[in-house]
Amino acid sequence: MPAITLPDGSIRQFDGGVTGTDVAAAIGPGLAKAALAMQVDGKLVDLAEPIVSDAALRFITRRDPEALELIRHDTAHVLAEAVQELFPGTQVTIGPSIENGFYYDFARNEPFTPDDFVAIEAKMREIIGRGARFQRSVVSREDAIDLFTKKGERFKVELIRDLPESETISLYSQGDWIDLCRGPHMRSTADIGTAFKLTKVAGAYWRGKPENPVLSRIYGTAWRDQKELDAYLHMLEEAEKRDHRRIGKEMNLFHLQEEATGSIFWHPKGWKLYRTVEDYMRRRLDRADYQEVKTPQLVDRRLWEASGHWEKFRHAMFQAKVEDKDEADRIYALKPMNCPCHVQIFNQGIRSYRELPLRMAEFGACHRFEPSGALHGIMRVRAFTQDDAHIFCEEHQIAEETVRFVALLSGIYRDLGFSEFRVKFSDRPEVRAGDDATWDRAEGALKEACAIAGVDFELNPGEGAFYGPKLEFVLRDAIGRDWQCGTLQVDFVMPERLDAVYAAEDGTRKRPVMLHRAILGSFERFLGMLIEQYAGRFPLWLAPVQVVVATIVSDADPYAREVKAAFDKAGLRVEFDLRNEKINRKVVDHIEQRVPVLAVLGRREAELGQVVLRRLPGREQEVFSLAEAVAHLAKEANPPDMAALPADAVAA
RNA sequence: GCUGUUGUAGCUCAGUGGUAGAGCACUCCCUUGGUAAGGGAGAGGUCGAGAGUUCAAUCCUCUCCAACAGCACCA
Repeated sequence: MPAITLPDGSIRQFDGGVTGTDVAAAIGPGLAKAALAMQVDGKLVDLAEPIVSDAALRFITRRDPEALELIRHDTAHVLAEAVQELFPGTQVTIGPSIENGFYYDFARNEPFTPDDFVAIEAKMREIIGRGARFQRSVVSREDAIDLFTKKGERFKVELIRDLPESETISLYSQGDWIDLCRGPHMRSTADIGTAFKLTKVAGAYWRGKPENPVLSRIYGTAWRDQKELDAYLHMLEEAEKRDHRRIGKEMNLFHLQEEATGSIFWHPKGWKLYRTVEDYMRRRLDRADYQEVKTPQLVDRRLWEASGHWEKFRHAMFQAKVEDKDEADRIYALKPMNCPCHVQIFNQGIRSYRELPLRMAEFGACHRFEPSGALHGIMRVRAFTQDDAHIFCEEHQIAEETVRFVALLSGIYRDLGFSEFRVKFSDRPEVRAGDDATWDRAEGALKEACAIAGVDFELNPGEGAFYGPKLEFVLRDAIGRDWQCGTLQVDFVMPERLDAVYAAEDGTRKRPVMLHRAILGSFERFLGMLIEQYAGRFPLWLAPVQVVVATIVSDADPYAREVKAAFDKAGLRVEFDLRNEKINRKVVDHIEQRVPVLAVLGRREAELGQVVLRRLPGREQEVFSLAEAVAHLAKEANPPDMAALPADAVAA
């Protein structure tokens, strides 16, 4: 006699067991038609699932956000059926729904290519048109293994074998096609609709392990209706226009070329942007009591052996030798990170607890031989500059330093236009240095610090650094990919390995704790994010060219020089456009170049000593006297950390 | 590194087994025009690199390099 409580609070009684289908029908034909699945006591299940005891029930219709996940998962099943119909002998593996869509991994000697999509999509539409019911059945482990062994599906068999004993094994069939699946699903393939599209193919290792066979993965996107699908595809197109690689080219900020794979050639405008951010960061660090240092690029391998990096990361380190025969046996490595060098500075002389926490910062140029497939524009490169710092402190200072760090990072992200970011907490990896007790302390300290700092994090199990747990501050790029930028890592291991000590208050020698931390992560990656964040239309203080002085007639050239000189003097980044082109043309060109302000000068302005300012890409213009224009723009061009200061103090 | 795709002028791209084309950009000329592309002329390419097949390769085959998408990696 289940009593079913509906979301509006009403309760319905039923005699004996009922299914969601029954309840929906009892409520009304509209709902019976619209219900795709249901939530029973918060758990999403098939509509056909029996409800045997009192429960809170909520129906899922196409309007609910949960419908998207169901549609995507169902579409993955249909994809698999279509592929097996078209390409007999292909084995199925797994096919989950993901953000914006789904994928399915297939084992096939010949990988799929995008050319196969037309046929596969057509077959999928045919299967959806058949409207076969999704039928759930529960089977024993033996029967399931037997079934998939007979079908030649060895990956499914492996999956079943690895399921825990307690797991119920369920199968879903749609017509003649059957798959191992936890569910839930909608009523039939017809519920999927037609708003889906296959998007790309990729190789993917079986179970994510490089030693396993490579499967052929087909990605797709699926939505509730065509309008949503179109909107998504349009959003992707728009996002591509923000791509930092594209904007970098269009704005002439940087380039990459074969001879220096993974290293950036910064052009004048790109470097101006870089320097603007660097100058800003340096001011912030100075003010936050960091001491800036600079350490060597080339360091003897002995130091890397001592730190443990040689053993773990040698394959990814650039090594250098010289021809001199006395030095021939010596191997140097380009530093892949700065921490061992910073410890060397810490180790000069005798440190006292009074000096702690000691915050040692470096804009450290590092090189790592990243796998070729990992390279990505300027976001993942082989030569990069970390805004690195190491905080040497006592264990009881970890929490306070974390709080200070999070505050500094948040302020900087806000200034740079990133008010939202996610934090991941990565704990001990399988391969690591240091014993479990040390890891317990490090993880405990970092977690406690997060609680005090009010940091909400998601757990990222097993993803910590080999020497300690870390917080990752993650930003999202234009097309939705996540990138780790900031980080904070607690390290009890490196001070031990490199023998860092200080004299404690009681006169004994103690090991400091090292906090590795970066805010931008690397300038290169962060600038990539920044370019995408603003789509190249930077706020005035960041814009590499802040103002272009454009003339309407060449008679205004002398006045233009005067105007530019006045802007220059106020510290503004100004360029001329005295070309023999019409003003219309100049406006278009500088909009394309994403120049924030155009100062337009004609005969009239020259005579009256005025400047017409137009904010690009807008159409509005304002007329100022030259002095007003300079003051106005100089004020706006102030970096946010200097905005509180009077403009003349900044200019000086 | 793995799977797939791509590589032609500075940029975006078309094209062909008989040594190449467009638009924009560039140079010059005309035009001095008041806020989203004025007109004309010209110059510019070992068709990513190497090898092979062929009478002949930018095009077909192989190897390498690089880029792109995803996977794996990320101190």
